[in-house]
Amino acid sequence: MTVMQSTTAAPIEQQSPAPADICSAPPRRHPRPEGQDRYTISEVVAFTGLTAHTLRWYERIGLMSHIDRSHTGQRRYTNRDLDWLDFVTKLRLTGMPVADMVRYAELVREGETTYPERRELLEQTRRDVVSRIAELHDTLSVLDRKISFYETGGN
Amino acid sequence: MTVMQSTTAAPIEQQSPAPADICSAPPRRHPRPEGQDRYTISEVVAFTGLTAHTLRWYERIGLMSHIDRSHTGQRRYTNRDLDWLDFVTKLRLTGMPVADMVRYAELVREGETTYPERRELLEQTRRDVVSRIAELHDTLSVLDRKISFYETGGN
DNA sequence: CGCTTGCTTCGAGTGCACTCGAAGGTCATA
DNA sequence: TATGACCTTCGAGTGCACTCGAAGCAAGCG
Repeated sequence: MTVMQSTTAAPIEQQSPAPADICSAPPRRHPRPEGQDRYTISEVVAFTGLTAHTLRWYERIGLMSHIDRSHTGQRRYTNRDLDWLDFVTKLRLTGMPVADMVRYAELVREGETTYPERRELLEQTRRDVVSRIAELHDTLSVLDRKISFYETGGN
Repeated sequence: MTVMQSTTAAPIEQQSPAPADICSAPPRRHPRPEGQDRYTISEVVAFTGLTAHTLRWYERIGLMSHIDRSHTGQRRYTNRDLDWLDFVTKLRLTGMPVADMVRYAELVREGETTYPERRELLEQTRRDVVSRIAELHDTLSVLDRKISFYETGGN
């Protein structure tokens, strides 16, 4: 195994079949260890619950900037990368399409000049999230009404 | 046009291209009129924003019980049907797969004996919705942090 | 030395929820 | 009589986000 310094490698733990529900969070199997800044792909798999295939795919489509490599060409993810992955995961569960996230990633890569555009994008996303939360609250109250109906044995 | 009594038929208004974002609400184009209980499919299209194709499909897969027909065999949706459609729409935006909604619809058709199972299903859904709301709040705070960063011109 | 982990590229497959079109039909209204 | 709204069945297509497998190769560990 090509495992980094101190980390105990994730046990085999087969890659999840992942029913691909866009709107729910990934399993997040392991906490991220402290005091480390270079993770192998299999470690990232363990942390995020994404598959190696997906991680490479993210990089390919530009959702992640080029990941650092070891001298032998293997990916070494940094904490920064993991933070980004966390962020992406959050965006993903707002229902934002991957293409939009890629757009945002591009803006980040373009540097400080894109601050206003990035802000605009995030504010739009924020509005979406707020309205989605409202919808879900709505749904919740419908559910509660139905549930209480069933609770009373259906009056 | 085969339009019901008083209702002014929905103007042509082409069927939406609908980018099919599972997790967001449909447009809901028109309010439902009062004092009516038989709607043509095109009216339901106007109320719900779903296409006629989709409405027939919902019926075919058992997501809706058989819709009442006019003497010529045309669908006449009732307010009850519209309520169900509203409910389905709400469930849909929780990310619940159609198959599960069909399951629930079947339980409803099976009658009162399925009350406990229905309740169980709704409570599970409720838990899902609650956790999704929590996730979205989480996302919101991440967004807010980023936005305020951009607001200050990125300190 | 072999096993494991990783790399690359390629392209095909999956699952979901629609979405569309065509063909051929019935009615009712202008 | 023509048009338009609706019906049926059928099957194919779409878009998204993965998801998988295969081929062929390079490193590192025990």
